[in-house]
Amino acid sequence: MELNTACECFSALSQASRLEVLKRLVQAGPRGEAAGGIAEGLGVPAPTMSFHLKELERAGMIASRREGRRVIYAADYGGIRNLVDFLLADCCAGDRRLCGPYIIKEQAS
Amino acid sequence: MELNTACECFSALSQASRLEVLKRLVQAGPRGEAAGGIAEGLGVPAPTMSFHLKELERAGMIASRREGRRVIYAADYGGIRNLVDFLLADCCAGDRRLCGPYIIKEQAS
DNA sequence: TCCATAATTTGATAGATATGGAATTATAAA
DNA sequence: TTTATAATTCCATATCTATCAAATTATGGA
Repeated sequence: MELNTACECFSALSQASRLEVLKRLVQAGPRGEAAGGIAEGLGVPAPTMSFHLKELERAGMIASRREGRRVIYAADYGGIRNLVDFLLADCCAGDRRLCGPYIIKEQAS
Repeated sequence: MELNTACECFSALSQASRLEVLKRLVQAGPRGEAAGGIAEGLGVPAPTMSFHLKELERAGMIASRREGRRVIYAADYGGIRNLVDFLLADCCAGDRRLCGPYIIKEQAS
């Protein structure tokens, strides 16, 4: 992952509502949750939540699909893992002080 | 780690120069590097770099110490690991789709 | 078609962030 | 001292970000 791409991901995670959304959607699993449910669940007005969801989607942390008149958002596991990989590969880089508690089984691209 | 604290860390990493600084300082190891060397190495004016270094330090990603007339910055391994742990513990949460390639040997606080 | 529901886009505004020249502070050497 | 070096703080400015009411778009049901 490019450094500038990683920056955009970190930027997407640098806001409390968005980080809560990501947490919520990972817990929700691949089935995901509708935009309205997320907004109501976190107590955020729909337009504001729409803005945040778009930010997370743009960063590749979540993905959307339409189901009838709802738009369902779900965690993008590949995108999230790319970011984790960047953090561990770029900041770890074989450094035991950082890699210590983790064993990387196979290096993702 | 508190969600809002994690937000501040992600915010610190959401700017290219700062992410480059972190990468550079992890590679530099505990000995670290002086503010001037970092600024010159990345081609950023001293006042701008000083601003970014303060941001990273405030987030607990790096630490500073004075040596003579220089101020040496070094990666804060504990702080970085706390953030990695947050990401894996909060977004992974035992989810194989995210934890797949990593085995967490021991859970840090 | 007409109405209700779900979500997004628009647009205005407030606040936060990034930038770098000029001035200031801190330390060491002449 | 005085001078030079290293870094930070101050300050003005430009840009980006977050917020949400109002308007708009999209879909399904009556």
